Amino acid sequence: MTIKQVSEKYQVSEDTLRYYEKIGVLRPVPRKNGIRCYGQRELDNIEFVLCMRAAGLSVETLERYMQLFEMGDSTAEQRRQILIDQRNSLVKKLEQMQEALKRLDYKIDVYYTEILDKEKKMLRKGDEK
Amino acid sequence: MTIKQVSEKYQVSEDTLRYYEKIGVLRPVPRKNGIRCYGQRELDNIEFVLCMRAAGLSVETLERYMQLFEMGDSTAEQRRQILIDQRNSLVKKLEQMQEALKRLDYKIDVYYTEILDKEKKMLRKGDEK
DNA sequence: GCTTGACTTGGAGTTAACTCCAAGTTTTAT
DNA sequence: ATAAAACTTGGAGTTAACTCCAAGTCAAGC
Repeated sequence: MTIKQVSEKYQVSEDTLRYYEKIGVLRPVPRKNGIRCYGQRELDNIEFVLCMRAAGLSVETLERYMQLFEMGDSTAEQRRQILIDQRNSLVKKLEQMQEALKRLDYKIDVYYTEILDKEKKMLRKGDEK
Repeated sequence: MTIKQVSEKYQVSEDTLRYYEKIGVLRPVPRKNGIRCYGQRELDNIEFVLCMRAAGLSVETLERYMQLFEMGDSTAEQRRQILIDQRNSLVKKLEQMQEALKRLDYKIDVYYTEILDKEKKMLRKGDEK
């Protein structure tokens, strides 16, 4: 798979894919004549990275994780700890977002009744004339 | 309440509070001798803004919302629409984050069993000798 | 064999959201 | 009344995460 196809498949710019590779968030992609050929292993990894990015994990965190990964099995415990830390802050963020959602829903509802009320008043005004 | 107290109460920098006021995310705060005095109305607003920011709403969106607010009742419908749009993208983000959480949990579990396995192997090796 | 178009690289530029700074004013404690 | 502490302003600087660009390579169609 070429970079262009990957870019389209995952809705991510080619620049970003190259950027992630350059800084080590993605492992070096195999080339043919210097051109990147993405295989299943690469695609799986990209999917994971994009999922984590969408959830708000920093590029730097993913970088650190991948560095440990490159260093081999002995870093498994540290990698696991990173995942646990990220999991915890993800849960916290989820709670904050649910709180925000609640507030938004409430406000939307207040607007709804406000606007309805105003319309009613307008109607009555229409009657008076 | 002074800016410093607000800053401590909500864990937000004084600079950020001034910044939000400068760009119009917060209404102009009443002054005494040029010094900001935050009242309940201001605090409520700050809490709302911080909650929305924590949930990922952009400063620009909040700015736009406040501009409409300043323009009076006739903009209620537009403001409501902003809230609805933000609500929807919030829900989408929540789903993405839940997906990421699932993946993280899975990976953490995989690491756990991997590490356990390795420890068991190490023990056996110890036996062999 | 030459042009077209997709690809490569390193590096500069952009954007959002702060964050810091310098220079000045005001309030408070001595 | 003066030194220190806390505040003010406008504007410059920083950071993360891209995003764009120039200059060059390479295979494919005419």
